[in-house]
Amino acid sequence: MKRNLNELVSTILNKINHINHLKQLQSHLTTLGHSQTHFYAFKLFRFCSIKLSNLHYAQQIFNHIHSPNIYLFTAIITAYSSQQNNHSLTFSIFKNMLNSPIRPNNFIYPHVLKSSKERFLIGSVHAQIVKTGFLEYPVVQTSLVDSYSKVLGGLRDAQKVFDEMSERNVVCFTALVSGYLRAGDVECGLKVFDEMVERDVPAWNAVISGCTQNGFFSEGIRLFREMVFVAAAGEGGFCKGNKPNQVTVVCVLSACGHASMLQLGKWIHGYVYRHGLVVDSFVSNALVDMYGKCGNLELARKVFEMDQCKGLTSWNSMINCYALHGNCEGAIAIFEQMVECGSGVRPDEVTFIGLLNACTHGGLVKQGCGYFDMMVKKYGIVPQIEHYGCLIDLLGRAGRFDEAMDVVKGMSMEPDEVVWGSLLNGCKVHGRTDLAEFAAKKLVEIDPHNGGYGIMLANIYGELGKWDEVRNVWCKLKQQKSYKIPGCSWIEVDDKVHQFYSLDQSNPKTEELYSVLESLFGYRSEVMIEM
DNA sequence: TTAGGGTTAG
Repeated sequence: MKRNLNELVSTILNKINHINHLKQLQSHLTTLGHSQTHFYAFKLFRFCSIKLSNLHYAQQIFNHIHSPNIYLFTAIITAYSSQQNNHSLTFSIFKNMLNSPIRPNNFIYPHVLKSSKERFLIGSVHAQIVKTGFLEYPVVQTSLVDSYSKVLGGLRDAQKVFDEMSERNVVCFTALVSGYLRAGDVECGLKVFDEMVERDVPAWNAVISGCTQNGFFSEGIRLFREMVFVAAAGEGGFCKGNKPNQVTVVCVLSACGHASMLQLGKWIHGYVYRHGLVVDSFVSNALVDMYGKCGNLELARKVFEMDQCKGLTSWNSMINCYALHGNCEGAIAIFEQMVECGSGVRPDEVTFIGLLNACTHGGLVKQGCGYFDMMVKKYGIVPQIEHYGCLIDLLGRAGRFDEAMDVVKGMSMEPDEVVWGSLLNGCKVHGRTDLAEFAAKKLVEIDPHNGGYGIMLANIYGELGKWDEVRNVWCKLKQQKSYKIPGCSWIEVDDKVHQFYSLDQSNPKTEELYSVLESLFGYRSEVMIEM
């Protein structure tokens, strides 16, 4: 009879899709005397929170049970920990559980840890894990490694837990690699990755994504090539093993975009189709971004048009493509299409950075200022320092320095290097040496060790004839041993990226390269020599 | 029932 009822409840839950049906089922179960039966409460809770995404009513189901068991506590903690803004609630439920007769088990800890966003909180859960004897469970250990590595100052604790593990699998290795890369420690991340005996797709993705996010694009691409090589050479050929998936493709396309590697980007686009990968919104947006950054606006637009479910990032990526190409009309047209298409997508702070950049490149001062106002007044977006940077760039390039300075004075945060740099740039264009001196001084104040700023200030003093100041700046630069970071440019030829640094002469073909440049420019140029 | 990997700006 009981078995029949269990089956019946499962069958009904498989068929219903509305909260009222769930309430009816709940009433029937109460009539049958099961209002406090943990098993059914658990079933109803899971259905309500997962299938109906109604955590509010799921909470009521939980509250209705006088003495919830470990399954119900795990279910409610799982539900809250998977949400963005309910971490403190997860924790308070866990505390309530500890105050009840119910003891934690190994299944509940990973969820509690997922909600622990402070180092001291993880430490207290860690102590609880030791106290209750669950530290030997690999999944619990991995959760500790992952959680510690995600909080400020937690990497050493993550490494310590990892070092004390008796058996380490690919998942805990990946958690640690991701931790180092997230913290920007690429060297340690790659070192741990090198130590991995087994590497699966998420492990490769973690290291490729980490390199890309830290600006190590060539390393990310090198690792992608290695992944493809290993997958192709593995048992069963390219059809089996750790083939790059959509996540890999998204990570490596981002690297291709930043490194302007169009040919590789195209090869990956082909790979997506050859291997039947679904072009979801992530893949589509990554392709749009890659084509845009590599200079092929036409293909970027083609991929964008093919996306049937354009989300905020899709629109933003396309706006940024146009902005990058200085095509302000295109950027504005996409923005207008975005707000008028009725899809309910609202612009965010990234949208306006793209739009303001586009207006700056097109010299559309009035429209740019209008978009800044629209962002604040219509969409309630608080301007970030990047928006101020764009606005000052826009005004500075147009020579509207009084307005630019009013914006600087009205900023709710301290102006940064981008803000003063934009103003300085405008001053140079319009010959406002007096204001340029002011901006350059600010830049030197912010970063006294940046030789580039010092040299700019010295040059401005030179233009003003302030030779004592010129001497002072150069003396300080020499004392500090501050040098300007050399300008760098790169080009992709035959699938290889060649980097060129200003004035460097270390390349064995230096003389030959300079001769070519000389024949091109008609004079001895000191442009770029490859490193 | 529990653990690791994804795009856009600056």
